[in-house]
Amino acid sequence: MLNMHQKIKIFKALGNETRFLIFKNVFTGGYTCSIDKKDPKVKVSPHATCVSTIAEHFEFSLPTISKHLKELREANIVTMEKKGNKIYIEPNIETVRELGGCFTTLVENFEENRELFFGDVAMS
Amino acid sequence: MLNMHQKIKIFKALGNETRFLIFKNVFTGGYTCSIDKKDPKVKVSPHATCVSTIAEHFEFSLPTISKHLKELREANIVTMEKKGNKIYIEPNIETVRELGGCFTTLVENFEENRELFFGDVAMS
DNA sequence: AAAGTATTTAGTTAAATGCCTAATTTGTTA
DNA sequence: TAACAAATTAGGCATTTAACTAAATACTTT
Repeated sequence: MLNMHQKIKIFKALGNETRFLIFKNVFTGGYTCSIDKKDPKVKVSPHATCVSTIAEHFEFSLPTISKHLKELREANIVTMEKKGNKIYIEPNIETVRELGGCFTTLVENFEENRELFFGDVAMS
Repeated sequence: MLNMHQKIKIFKALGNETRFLIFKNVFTGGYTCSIDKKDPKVKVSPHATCVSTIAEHFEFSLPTISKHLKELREANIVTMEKKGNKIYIEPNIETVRELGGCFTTLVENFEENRELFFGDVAMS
């Protein structure tokens, strides 16, 4: 279960446009890893990409992107695994699923409390 | 539908411990509005509370809390309605439900793509 | 209308964030 | 082993954030 500080860390990570876009594209497979096209031996998931490939999609310097990735990893919403020279970034679906569940629970509990208080009718 | 910048605004709002706690307690009814106990004529939902009541739960000054609330309101995750002298803060369940839905969709799409790519088996 | 209550605005300050370039580390290839 | 490639660390700088106090605004009550 995600505790409060873990959640805050995730929100902080996603509350920046650059990190949000990285997160989005890592999850949806939006980054084609140009390095792997040259080197198809490396077996990675279709979502995997690496630091320099991500950086190609931004105007920012490589160290800046590297720092953003570190924050996404520390928030535990992506994983980073070193294979040889490169670091492969992949989405951490478990954390995102859990976070989604928190929102669902919050909404459900709210509805339930509202029904208990106001009776089983829509509030106006 | 929440666009990217609206989502980023929400994440930025929730990526601060004070605002996260305010949000949490506004949603779960964690703040008893001491003012309303003295003035029970005012009809508000069980979740409604007001700025000074929220501020009582923190060490921070009233203006600081006021500014945090402004940010939560601008992120559209709480509503603020003036009734006489006071401003009543309530959760905005619609926005939270929608955000939760985004996470659910993200996870579902991910699962689906994984199945399409790897076949209907768990990845190891 | 004067005093009181609730909240916001203004102006200041310290700390955090986000960016850069240069240098370093780690692993690969010629 | 020397050069190359991928990524991180270090150090510096500008902007933003989060806090404060004091002052202003907007209602309500006496």
